[in-house]
Amino acid sequence: MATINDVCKATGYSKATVSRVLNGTGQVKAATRDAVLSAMQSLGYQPNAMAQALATNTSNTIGLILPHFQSSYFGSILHHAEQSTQQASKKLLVVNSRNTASGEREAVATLANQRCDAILLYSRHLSIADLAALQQSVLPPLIILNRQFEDNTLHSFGLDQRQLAEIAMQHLLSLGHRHIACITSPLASETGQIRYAVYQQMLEQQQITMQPGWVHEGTNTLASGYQAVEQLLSSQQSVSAIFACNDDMAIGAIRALFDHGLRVPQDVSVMGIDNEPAAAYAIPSLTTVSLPIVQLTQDAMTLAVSLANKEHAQTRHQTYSGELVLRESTQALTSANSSY
Amino acid sequence: MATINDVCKATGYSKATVSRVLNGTGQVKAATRDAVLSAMQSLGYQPNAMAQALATNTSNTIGLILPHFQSSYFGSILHHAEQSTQQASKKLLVVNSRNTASGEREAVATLANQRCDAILLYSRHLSIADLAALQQSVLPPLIILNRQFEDNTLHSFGLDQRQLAEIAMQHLLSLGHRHIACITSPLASETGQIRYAVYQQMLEQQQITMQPGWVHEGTNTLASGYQAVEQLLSSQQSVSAIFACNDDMAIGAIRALFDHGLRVPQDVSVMGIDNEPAAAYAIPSLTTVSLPIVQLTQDAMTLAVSLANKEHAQTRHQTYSGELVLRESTQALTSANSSY
DNA sequence: CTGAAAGCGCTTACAG
DNA sequence: CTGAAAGCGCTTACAG
Repeated sequence: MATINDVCKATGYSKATVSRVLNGTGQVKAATRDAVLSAMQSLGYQPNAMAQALATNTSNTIGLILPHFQSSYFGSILHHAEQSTQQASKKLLVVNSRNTASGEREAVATLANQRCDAILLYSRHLSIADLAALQQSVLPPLIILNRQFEDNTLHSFGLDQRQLAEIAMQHLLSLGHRHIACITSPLASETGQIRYAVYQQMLEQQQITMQPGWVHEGTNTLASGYQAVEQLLSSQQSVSAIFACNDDMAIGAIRALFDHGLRVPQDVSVMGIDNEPAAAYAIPSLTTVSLPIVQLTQDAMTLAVSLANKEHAQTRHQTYSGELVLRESTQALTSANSSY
Repeated sequence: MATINDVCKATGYSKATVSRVLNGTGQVKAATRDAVLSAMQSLGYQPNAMAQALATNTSNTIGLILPHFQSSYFGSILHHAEQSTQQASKKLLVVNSRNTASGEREAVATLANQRCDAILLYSRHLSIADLAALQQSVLPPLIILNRQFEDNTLHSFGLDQRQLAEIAMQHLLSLGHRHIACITSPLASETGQIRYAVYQQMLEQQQITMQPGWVHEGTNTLASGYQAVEQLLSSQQSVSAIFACNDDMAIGAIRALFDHGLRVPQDVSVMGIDNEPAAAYAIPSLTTVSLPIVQLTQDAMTLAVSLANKEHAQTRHQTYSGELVLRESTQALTSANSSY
């Protein structure tokens, strides 16, 4: 590919002035700019981003670390992150943390070596102390997604996990349900722990004694929701409602109930969290909690871009809350299903 | 961050030998390697990937261009592409083409400027001639996804779109259906055109006269499948089966039928293409065509990695076919629904 | 086994 | 308004 030297030879100008027209910086006579531009054009010259990065110490690149890419949830984050990046004329570097602590660490190191100007880390496995230490060892500013904490070296954008779970449980309780099963998100994650803790606490508040067999740990997948219900049913426990900690598990659960001849919501109410697109089209459609994930992503990216542009920003910690989305999969407890 | 010069100062060795231990190249005395290594360790030294790229003219980076990131289909491609990249100790650069021709072009330019060692382009909008021209203007080898053609400057990995659509239509026809609606993928794309053409041709072969109102163009989304059925129903056309050109539209269609009091498959059979995870858990579960997208992605990435490693490879053109996945949403035509 | 030097393709003070 | 020169952080023949 053509380099800046080729443009110099073609025009007779020095690298300095070619660089100036390339970047629109400094003073350049109109005539020479035109000459340079047309030479670039005809040579098909494109500046080498690596060389620019090395010279300027900015790569115009933003890193994004996600546990994986296989859900509409992460698809949405990815989509909006990419949009924001493109609007800011930067590039998005995407790395997968394989949903492990070491993966999160390695991914940060990788992106730091690529000299990303800012790194968004969707973290599930590192402690706040780990994250703070990681930021010390690494130049680009870290923006932590999916966590809530206070720390003045790190930025964070997270969902109010307590509130999300409370909305869901509150809805089920307000419908009169007392025998409520829970299909949890992985309990190794903070998200999983908080949602489950809220489930327990709200049952306690209502003086409801949680029965063994009500709780099944899932993996946020359709299949794990399905399996959880099969276990629930085989445990002979009777519940009138199921709180699935995400939509995919809720949809898997509904299918399992269906396969066992149980109707949703007439026999069992089911609710999820996420409000993924499929929730509205499922049969029955899924009552759930919608997450402002688009807003969260955009806000985090706005910060990432200004950090990348070296606009000094104070550490920010932002928390978002969700909203109940009422649909068909839940209904008030009736004598018909109170036996469950 | 620490640079190679810091390591030199700490150890007293030159950049050349530090570089040698870093890359494990050339001869280095064990003692000096240990010294260098421990200095790197204590300094937290990490080589600057930009500088390495500039010096070696390889970025260890593979580019991936997708129309968007919001579907399990692209999520799966992304996931497996990232896996392969990580296994090869390279980095994945992801760019969105915004599902437009200019977006595809710009994305390639962007990734070429980043000096990606190979670029995977999921292309829907550029002609083969355009693609070949693009390859001429750009250094890194292009691997085209989602297209079938012969060209000795370009590699390609694509699905046999004819075969996919044929399997689907064949299934419906073999069940005795003759009044079959089609919800197409966007007809601006080659995929959309081929699937629709197969639909028409197979009806013709059976001497079935396609009725106006049977065909509705969708956008591959749940919502567009839903709308298509509403239009179909309002057109007063009677069909006993619907061929939706992807699973999301099929699921949207089923929901619309449900909302209008029509049962699937008793009143109308519905089938899709993709075999996305949700298809197995939908109620009714969805008959569809599974795509070997994992295999395709892995094969394409294997090629990308060897091209990135400068292992000269002949241009490859690979085509993959799908398989029928029988589930609940289709059944044989009966007297009960022959009136539709 | 090790080092000095040139080079990768840019940018950016500094002079003029 | 323009150019010469140094520098960004590496690698890689070439000597020794």
